[in-house]
Amino acid sequence: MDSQKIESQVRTRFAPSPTGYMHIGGMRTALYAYCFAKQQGGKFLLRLEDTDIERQVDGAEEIIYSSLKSAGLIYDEGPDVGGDFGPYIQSQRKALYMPIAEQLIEQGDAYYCFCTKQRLQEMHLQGHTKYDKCCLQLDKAIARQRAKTEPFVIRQNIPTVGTSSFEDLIFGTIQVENKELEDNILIKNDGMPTYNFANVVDDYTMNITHVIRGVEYLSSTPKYNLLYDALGWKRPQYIHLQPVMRDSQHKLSKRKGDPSFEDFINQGYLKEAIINYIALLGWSGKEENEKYSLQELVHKFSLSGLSKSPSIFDVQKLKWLNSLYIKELDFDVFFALASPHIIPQIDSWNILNPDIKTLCSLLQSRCSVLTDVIDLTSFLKYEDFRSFDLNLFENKKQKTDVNLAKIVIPKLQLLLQQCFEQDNNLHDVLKDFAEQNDIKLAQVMWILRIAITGSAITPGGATDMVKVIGNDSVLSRLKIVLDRLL
RNA sequence: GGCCCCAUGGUCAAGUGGUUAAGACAUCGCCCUUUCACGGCGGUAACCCGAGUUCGAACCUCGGUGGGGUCACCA
Repeated sequence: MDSQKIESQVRTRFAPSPTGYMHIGGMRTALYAYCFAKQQGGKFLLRLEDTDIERQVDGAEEIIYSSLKSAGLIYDEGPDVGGDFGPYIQSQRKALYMPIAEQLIEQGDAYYCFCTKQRLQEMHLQGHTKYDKCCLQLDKAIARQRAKTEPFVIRQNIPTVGTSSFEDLIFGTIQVENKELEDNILIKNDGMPTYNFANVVDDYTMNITHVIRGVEYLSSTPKYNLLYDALGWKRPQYIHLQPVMRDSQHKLSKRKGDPSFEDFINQGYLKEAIINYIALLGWSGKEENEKYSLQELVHKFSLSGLSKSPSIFDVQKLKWLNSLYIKELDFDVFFALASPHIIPQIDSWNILNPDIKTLCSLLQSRCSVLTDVIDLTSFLKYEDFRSFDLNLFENKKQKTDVNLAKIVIPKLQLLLQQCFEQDNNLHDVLKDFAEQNDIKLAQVMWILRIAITGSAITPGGATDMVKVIGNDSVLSRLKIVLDRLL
């Protein structure tokens, strides 16, 4: 690979701090960064921002790795997969930052600060919103000496005059007065860089060409650019994303109870549907279609389709998409996914040989979330069946009632027994039966279905229910109902 | 509060000076039907407000209002 190519290759990164779960908003940021890089034939990488030692969470990295991978957002470089620009965990890059900070000090673009947290707090209490550059007055050589024995911090020296501006690929020109900017801390007193410093150094040293991240960084980007400029580094392109909201004034927040990516998976959402849905939250394609596979998203993604305003997460629409994805699943796959939710409940049905496969095939078009199968099968509970309201036999539209049930059910008992023994087609048998007795097929179906399920709403019709419940249990259920009727 | 950003139906959103202001979810109605669902057809519903600019503004300008972000030794 020649250097020209390396220079022009798009490189994006997803840089979460390991909090112990995969936030939906973070997943969307990763998705856009992935799509953009892949579309451009570039690289997508993962970097962990763990410079806050106090906020470490055990095993938090694993959740990020597995969530990204299961969603198909395969990173070319990252902590667990390696790459030429590692390490990809910020805390392991610690040694990298100090020399650069020292260079900035040398140039006058940064300085040692010995102010205590107490003094800073007092300043705030007095109404100062920014650090007063007090330690900038210190003689550089003396400050360097003090730093050997005293706790210190290194701050960015931001000009007090002039304006800074940059182009955001979605918001356009962003301009701020330098006097609005604070002398941020670059290196903390534990020797760790702050995010403000580390992200600049890392994005540069990892050759990131396009920085895709949340809008919360939009207003500090001018400060980062000052750093790039001071170091003589080429600034990356910026793409800031508005947040995913729970409602018009609150971001989606795991801490406030909103589900994370893995929560949605556990609730029975398909990863393809989640990815598809979150892609639509803040981005829209040029066509009317809204169903996109990850591959299609990579192909169709465009920066111009990105929204400038926040979007509210709508679980209804996610459900709709999810039901679409469930419907097109191969039956075997659906069965494997759905049956674990059904099996634990079979005991409560008191059915000899329930036909779970048939049940699942009926359920596939009826659930929008995998866990829906739990509610959708609860009608099979034996306790409910034994005591169901006999008035269910009454159906005004079909003109059926308890009296008709009393007449029909004994006949059905004999008919079905014979049908089962001779292995005849049940639907045909019932049809003949209806004709011979001069009643409507729909009436027979209604009575039979109620008689064996005790439920007005079932996933499938009478013949389907017979198949699910099985011949023996159908007959015994008919007997139970008949005993109650007479 | 200062600074930055944003503003089309309930929600996601097309739209970039002249449109009957798309489409999707949700909602409502009808059809299909062996209940429910699926599917099909149709309906209700929007340019935050006020000034400009212009023959003409959802679109351009300014001012309000509303919302978001930021102002940490968190990222």
